[in-house]
Amino acid sequence: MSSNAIEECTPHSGITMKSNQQVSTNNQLPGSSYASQSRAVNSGSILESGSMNINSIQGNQPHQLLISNSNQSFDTDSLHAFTQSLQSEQQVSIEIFYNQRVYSADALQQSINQQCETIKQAEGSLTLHRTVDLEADKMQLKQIKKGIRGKPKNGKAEQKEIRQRKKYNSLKGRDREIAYEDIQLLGIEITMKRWNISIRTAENIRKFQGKQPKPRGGPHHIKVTKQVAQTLCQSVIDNVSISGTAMAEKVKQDHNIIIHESTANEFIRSEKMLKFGLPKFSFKRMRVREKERNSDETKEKRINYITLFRGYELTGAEIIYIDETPCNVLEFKHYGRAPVGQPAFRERKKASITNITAITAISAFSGVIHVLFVVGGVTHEVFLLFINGLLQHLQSRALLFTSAYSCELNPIEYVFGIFKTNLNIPTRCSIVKDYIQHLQAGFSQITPRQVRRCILFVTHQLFGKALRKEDIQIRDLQRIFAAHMKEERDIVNFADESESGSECNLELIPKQKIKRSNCEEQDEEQISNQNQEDKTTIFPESLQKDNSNESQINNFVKDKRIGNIEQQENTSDSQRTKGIRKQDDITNENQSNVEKIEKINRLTQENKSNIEKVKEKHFEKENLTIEAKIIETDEENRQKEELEEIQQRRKEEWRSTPTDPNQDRQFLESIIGYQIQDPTGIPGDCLFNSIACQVRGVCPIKLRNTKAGQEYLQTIAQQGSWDGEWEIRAISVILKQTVILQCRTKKDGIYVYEPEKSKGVIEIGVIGGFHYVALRKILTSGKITRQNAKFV
DNA sequence: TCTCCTACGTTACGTTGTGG
DNA sequence: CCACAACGTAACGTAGGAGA
Repeated sequence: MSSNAIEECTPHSGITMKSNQQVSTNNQLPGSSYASQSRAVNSGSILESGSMNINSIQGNQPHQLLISNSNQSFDTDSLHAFTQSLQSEQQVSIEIFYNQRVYSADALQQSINQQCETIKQAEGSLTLHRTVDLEADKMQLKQIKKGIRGKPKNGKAEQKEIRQRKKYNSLKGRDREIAYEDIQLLGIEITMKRWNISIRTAENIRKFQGKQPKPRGGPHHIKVTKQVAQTLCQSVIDNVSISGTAMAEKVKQDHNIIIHESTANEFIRSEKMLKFGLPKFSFKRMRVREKERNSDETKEKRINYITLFRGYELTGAEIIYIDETPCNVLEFKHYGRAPVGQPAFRERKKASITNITAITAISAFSGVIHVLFVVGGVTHEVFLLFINGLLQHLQSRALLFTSAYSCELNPIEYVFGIFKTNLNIPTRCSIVKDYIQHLQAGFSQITPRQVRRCILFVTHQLFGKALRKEDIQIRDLQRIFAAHMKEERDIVNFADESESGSECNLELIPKQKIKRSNCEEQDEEQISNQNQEDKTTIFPESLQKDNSNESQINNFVKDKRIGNIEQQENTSDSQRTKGIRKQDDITNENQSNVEKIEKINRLTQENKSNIEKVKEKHFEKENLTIEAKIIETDEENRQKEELEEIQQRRKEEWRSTPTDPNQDRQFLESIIGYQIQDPTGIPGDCLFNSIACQVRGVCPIKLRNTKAGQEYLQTIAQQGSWDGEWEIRAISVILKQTVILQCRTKKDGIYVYEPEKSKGVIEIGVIGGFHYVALRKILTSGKITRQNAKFV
């Protein structure tokens, strides 16, 4: 985009997005256009591809919009036409709901239909036959045996009868030297008799002049020769994720040498590789890096993007950053703590959904200004709904896509980092409404100041790197940013990018994961150095050169970190580069800016209330094509009530039993090294859930939710019809697990059900006579052992 | 549930000394 | 020269852990 174009455009608002492709919209039909649009090479989302179709939301009169790359011409006329048409279009049948679940009923149905079409029933059945040829198998076995080293177990030595031998001595050390002297002085025969050695030994002593013979053993026939090692090395270079089996196959293919997979694995990480002049290889976490990511072309594009961005900045435009982030509600916390040797479980309710996507817009003025939650992925329609809704609140706008392979230049990625750090979704959540509530809370915790810091981090640190054409490595950026935020006590922990498999994803993980990674002290130093380096690149030249003005530099940095955008607007570019500003001026500016920010916040609040009014107004419309509501059907409520009834009834029955559940519970809790896991809390299918809890760590059985299960529970609820004895026996046999049942009323407290060829132990307890609970081992040394357990 | 890697114990081979 | 024993080590086999 040329400078003239900027002057012509002079937008009050700019929007940055990701893109690496030129996009144009035309009069295609809504359905057909989606299929034909190809995605960008590095894109994982619609936002990254930058492709969109305006038709889908604009009804019968499609709008024309041309959005170009940052390094190509920018069609401002068509953009203006598009935005004006949006404003003039009064009959747009869409609605954007702030922080609410939004989906298009039509689009959803269309998607389901498409998916149904792809599912085709398998035709016929496939039967595999194998002819058993014992002779062929034997021959094959012989051939295999030929290739395997090692002498047969029944060797000749064992087969032949043991002959009586004359017993001679074997001389070692000093004795051998003395025997050599004896041979020289007295001769072989006398020496043989004197030392009781054989003629062979005596000759050897003379041959080696009394020195120690060579140690037995030596180099063997080596399968993994230098050529084989080179093949292994090359195969690893060709495919970094190659398995041991594949390496062994490659060796067999190239050299007709059979080696075991473990040999291949062992060899490539051994010192022997170094002997052949090859590097040692180890198995490590793999990271994905795109070839083009740091290519010269990409770096040029970054510079073009920054130039364009600076041009917008100089116009005083409010830059709004947009991006989407997936919120997999089940996978926010990957790591937890548990006793050594035991898995860490975080038990939770069954979730009705797993994936929610949040499209977000941020700006330096207001922080997070707009969030749209979508259940599932972001389609073209949803994105257009979002951007159209956003554009309606703006006076004028221009779209600017970030350059290719440079998603980290969009500060919103770092805001997402803060968002996911804030996030703490309780395990009791199971419905969309609850999740959205917590996700919303995560965004609402992000302060405008934090957003400004993210933006300044990008514009002041990363832009410097990009302008110097340095490689941009996500891992480094994560550390720098985390250190940057830590200075102001904003803790942000970024996930290892390999978790997500893409370098473009700035996801989060708990702290312990960071410790496991290579965050050593040396790295910290590098980070701080790099940090310092980055800071200096963005300062005015005069500040960099004059060391005496260190305090002013600090003030400048501090000022920048406050995120005073207004100041940037008021300070012209010439003023920045010309010289140093006085301390008083800066202080005054700060005060005035604080007032301004307060004013802006007030205005934002007012604006929000206006939006709320608009929302309420639109809610009243009946003919909305896009609806925002959480579906909770009457059927679900009815099931819930029934379950609660059953639960209540069970509890009453439980209480009325002659055995004291409290005493039983105390007894089970007194077993050292174990913890009670009560999967259901009520009698019924508790036995099966307890077993499942022990075997799998979770309770997948939902007996009560099935019709057959209901009948079964009703049957066993009758007095005397339920014992559990045979069920436990059956479970023990089927699972091949020894079931140990702890029971207070039993004299020795233990029942043991052991099947043949038991593979493990399941420990459960009984409360109140008929309620089973799982006993989870919490220490490595348990009270129960096979030795002290009696068998029933 | 399956695959892969790693550590560690076992197996079998090559070399050398020794007896016959 | 052959056969065997001792020894060191390459290669094999397997359990267990981690992760998808």
